[in-house]
Amino acid sequence: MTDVKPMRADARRNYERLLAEAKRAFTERGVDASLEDVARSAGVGIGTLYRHFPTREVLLETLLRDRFDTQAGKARELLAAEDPLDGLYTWLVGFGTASGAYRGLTELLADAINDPGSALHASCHAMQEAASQLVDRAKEAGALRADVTTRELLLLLHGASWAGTHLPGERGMERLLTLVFEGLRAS
Amino acid sequence: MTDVKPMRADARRNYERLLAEAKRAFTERGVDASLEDVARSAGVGIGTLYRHFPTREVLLETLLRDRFDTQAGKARELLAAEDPLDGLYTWLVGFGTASGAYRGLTELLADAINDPGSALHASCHAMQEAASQLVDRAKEAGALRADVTTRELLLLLHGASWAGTHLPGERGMERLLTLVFEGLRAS
DNA sequence: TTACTTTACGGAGGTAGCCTCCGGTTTGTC
DNA sequence: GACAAACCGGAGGCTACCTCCGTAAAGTAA
Repeated sequence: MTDVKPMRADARRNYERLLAEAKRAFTERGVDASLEDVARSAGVGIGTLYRHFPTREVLLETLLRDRFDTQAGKARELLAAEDPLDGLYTWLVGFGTASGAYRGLTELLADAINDPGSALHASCHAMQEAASQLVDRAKEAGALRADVTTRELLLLLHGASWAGTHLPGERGMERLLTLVFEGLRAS
Repeated sequence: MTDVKPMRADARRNYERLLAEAKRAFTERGVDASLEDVARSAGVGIGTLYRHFPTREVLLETLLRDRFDTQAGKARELLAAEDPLDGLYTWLVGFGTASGAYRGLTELLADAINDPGSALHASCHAMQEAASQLVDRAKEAGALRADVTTRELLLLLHGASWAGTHLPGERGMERLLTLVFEGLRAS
């Protein structure tokens, strides 16, 4: 199916250097980090960066794909957790952490869900699917309010994650998510 | 105390034109709208804009002050509401709406709370004070979880407001806030 | 090795936005 | 009408985005 031609040696080298530097830059400066800086510190021309990664989204998506795949796998595991609500909660914390990896990322992800053209859209959609099953299971067990949709829940998660990054201390997101979550129990 | 000299006629005219155009631009394009565009459409040089409003924050703060003052007044009124929880809720919805006036504003406000150097800091602080009294009243009435701080509540509000703006439809913020809020009742 | 093709590189260059600085103009006043 | 104070405007230096294409390096076959 997808028989990808192996990259030329120099191309592969540059590709990997760019990814490494991009990761550093996004971590330190947030998702708006200068791409020219990334290229510079990778010892590569700006044109090379844009050839490998036509848009900032593509670059981000490449960096995040592994993380997202892991997260999707976790959802499958947690479907077997004894307590459906705990399982869902655990997963949400994991996803919240992932979506807060770089400053400003939460925003991009929230937008990507609504924009099929975004390079991040597929990943987001996959996450939503994964969450959906956990949500349904929690509802069926009567542990979660029945009138909350997965979309709303994920938005609340994003909101908490976003708010957490605007809190000086760390672990803010988890506290906020707990507050929200305890309130969503079925009563 | 503050004896402000009256502005020269041309200065006052430009000042007001700039405010009007800035409001339009922020509404249409969000808080990152180009200031050069604002100056252009106000028929004024970019230097004039920067003289009147040294930073984007100052410009925003000027535009928002009225709204914020109104909101603070509402808090005082709502301290007399019959149901403390309803009063708090009503106020939060109002504040959430105000902080969603321009795309991207929620983010600026959330940061301004932690940055005393920001031109928006004073307004934010005033809001926090106003909220604090409503929160205390609701707690004393035993209607609100006692372990939630005003800061956390405002962050959750900001989170809901933020998430609401990333929802295609309107009125998203209110729905999200309701979900959060119902969960914070004292049980 | 060499000669040749394919793939990839890199940075100049055009666009746009930020912000500062200062020569020149307008306003208010006496 | 003349003068000082207040104010205007945009050129200019900076950074970042993204595209385009002449040049260089890697792979391949003889």
